[in-house]
Amino acid sequence: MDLSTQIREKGLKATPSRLNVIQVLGSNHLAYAHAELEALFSDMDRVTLYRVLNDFEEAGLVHKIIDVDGVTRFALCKHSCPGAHHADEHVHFNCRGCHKMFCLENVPAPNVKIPLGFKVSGVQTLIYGYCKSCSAA
Amino acid sequence: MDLSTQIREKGLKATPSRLNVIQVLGSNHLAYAHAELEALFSDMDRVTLYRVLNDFEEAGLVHKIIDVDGVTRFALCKHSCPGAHHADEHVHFNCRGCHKMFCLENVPAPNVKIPLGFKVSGVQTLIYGYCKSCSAA
DNA sequence: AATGTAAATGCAATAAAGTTGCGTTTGCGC
DNA sequence: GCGCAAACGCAACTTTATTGCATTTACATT
Repeated sequence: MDLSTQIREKGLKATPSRLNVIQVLGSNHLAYAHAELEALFSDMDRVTLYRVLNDFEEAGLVHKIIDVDGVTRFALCKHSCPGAHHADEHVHFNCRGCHKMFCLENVPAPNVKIPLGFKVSGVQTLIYGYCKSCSAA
Repeated sequence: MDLSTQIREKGLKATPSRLNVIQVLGSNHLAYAHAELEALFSDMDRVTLYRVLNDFEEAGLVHKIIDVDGVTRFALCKHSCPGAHHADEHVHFNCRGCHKMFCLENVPAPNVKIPLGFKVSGVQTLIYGYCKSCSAA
């Protein structure tokens, strides 16, 4: 299925801005910050970019993660999520060298024993360290 | 050991601002946001508060965590950490009702199997859901 | 293919969060 | 009590994100 159709299936219009963004997000398993995408699409208004990302998140096309520096990042959901209720329970790896954020789709979130009284909705596991390129350098 | 001494042992001066902040952080196992502390100490300058928190973090008195909403929070280190290199590898619980962030000192960070090529420095495990009070309501 | 309309965009203004510089004040070692 | 480095308060500024509104555009319908 092509990107336009994927967007339309979520009830959103397949605009150029949206196609550009989703194409970049789909090109790898990285989570992108607003600033990075803004630099990539210098002709797109920053507000539009904020709205594209928020709309995608609410539609369940992308998931939002905060990296170790507190920067908000967005990555394509591998399996389309039911609306805003994401099933993105995979582990993320944040490189302290290049600051890239990798979605480790194949690494499931580990089980954690929680004290009584807490009702758990989900777990975010964020690993930080150095990626292959950065630990080589 | 009293709070003033604890602060002085880290090479910092025991000022009223610092004593106020550390007293609140020590009163429970919650991680506080800048805005919350600012509201608590309305006479303290916001910049001073930023600096108190940063100095404490660099001194290893408190650790910094980003909550699920991307808000930066600070909590007292139970065991004094060696400088800025924190050993706060415990699990945090973020309530989606009251937005409180609990340090679960007794819940160790789980082991995660990481693909080859990544060099791991640490793991942040952030659980979200509802705390006792909020799930009752 | 033309058209109507709700959705999306661009721009300006504003808000929230964090940082920097600098002159004044203060903790604390002497 | 004195001196001085450290800490503080204030102002200005930067970055990140949000809101309102007028204009434009995707696309369902004819």
